[in-house]
Amino acid sequence: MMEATDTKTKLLDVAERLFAEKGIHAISLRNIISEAEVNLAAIHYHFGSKEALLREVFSRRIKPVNEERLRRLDELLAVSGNAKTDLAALVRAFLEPVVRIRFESPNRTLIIMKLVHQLQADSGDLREVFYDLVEGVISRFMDAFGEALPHLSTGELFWRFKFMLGVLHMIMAQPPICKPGFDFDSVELDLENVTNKVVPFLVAGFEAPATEARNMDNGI
Amino acid sequence: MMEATDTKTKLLDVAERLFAEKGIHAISLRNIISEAEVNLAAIHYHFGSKEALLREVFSRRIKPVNEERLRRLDELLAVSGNAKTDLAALVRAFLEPVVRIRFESPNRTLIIMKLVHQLQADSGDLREVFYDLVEGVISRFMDAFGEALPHLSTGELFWRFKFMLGVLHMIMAQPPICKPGFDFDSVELDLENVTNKVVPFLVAGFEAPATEARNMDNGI
DNA sequence: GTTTGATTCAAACAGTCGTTTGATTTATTT
DNA sequence: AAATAAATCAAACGACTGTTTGAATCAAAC
Repeated sequence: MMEATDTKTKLLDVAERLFAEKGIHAISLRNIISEAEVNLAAIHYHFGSKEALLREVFSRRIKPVNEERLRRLDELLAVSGNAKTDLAALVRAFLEPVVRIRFESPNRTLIIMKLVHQLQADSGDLREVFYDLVEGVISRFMDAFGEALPHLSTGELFWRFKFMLGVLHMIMAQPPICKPGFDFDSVELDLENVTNKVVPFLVAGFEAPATEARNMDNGI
Repeated sequence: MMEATDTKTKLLDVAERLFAEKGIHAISLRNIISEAEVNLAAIHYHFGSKEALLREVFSRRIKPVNEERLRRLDELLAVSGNAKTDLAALVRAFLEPVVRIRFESPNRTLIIMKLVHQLQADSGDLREVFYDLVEGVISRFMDAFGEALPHLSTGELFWRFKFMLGVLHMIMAQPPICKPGFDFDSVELDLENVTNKVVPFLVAGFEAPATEARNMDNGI
């Protein structure tokens, strides 16, 4: 039966590269098949539609990352037992699996960030692809952070967690945040270095005293 | 001579709304002219091209914000004189003019964030629009932060400033960061409230001791 | 060796895109 | 009122989009 998965993965690879290079909307099926040197109909034969190809391109890269995050969270919780989980370790478990690929695989980074950005740039159905992939991770880590930071109200915790997502976003974002040549992004680049910079920053932020203690209403 | 600027601003308004609602790439010129109830050629007559329309849509909203940020920075520097500028005030001067529109004008927020996202989702020429608008602001604030935080190396400062950009990004990002219904974004919504949450978080992060002490400057 | 199913192929489908044209209407100036 | 410039209009341009079709090619099973 099936044997020529060659064409299928060749399409995934080429599509991934082109999406990362030029942006998703800038790439047509004909761009892909011409670089992959296959027939136009092959995409619909193997995937069914352009959107289905998109889904596979993205989930192929994002799934394993989040699996690793959950695995590390489980490890942490198992070690800490009933004691309070170490906040810095929690932050690292959430960030490192993602940040690592920033320095190990620029291609994978690009394709993931393209999805994140496109996800909010459009109002398309790409959202579901992403939601399905990160929903479980977010909610499980939120719980863990809540227990590690009992001095924070739920609302405060939500915001600070959100802030962390933004910080992570900036680490993953590609160099040209600012004008090319403006050496804002040409700074140190390795996992350990960046981790050592971001973890203290975030831990300090998380542990900062809560501003409000205004009423008994829990604030959510 | 010119009098019927009516059509021109009507095009800007409709384009802005549609871009914000559906995403830039999802909107065609024909979508715009049909809602604006003008002729198709009007866009090329008044703007020259679709891209030129885009530029005007965005710069109309972003320019005044950054002008206010610079104005507030000047005020701060004038007040502090030779003394060290207050870090929290610096953070607020950078954030508040942006965060305010998040709560005052959802439309303006959406269109700005669409640009930010599209900017990185594509590899298009939209980048220049944004670069030109934020370049001066970033570099002037970077200098001010550097003087307010002399214990940080340049690299450390770069990163922490970047982290702040990410945090701001998350404040501005529209609700559905997570799956709709997952009440992650339905938290408190007013300028003062959010400012009171984000400023302590960031100040704590900025003031956290630097990890590295590898060169002659021995950190703290 | 023929049959069967999976894969590839060239060609066309109907639609939409941004842009241009040239005539027509509207407003301002002389 | 005539002349001039600004603005709007319907209609078409060529190029490109994702998708479909039906025949050609290939591999393995009988």
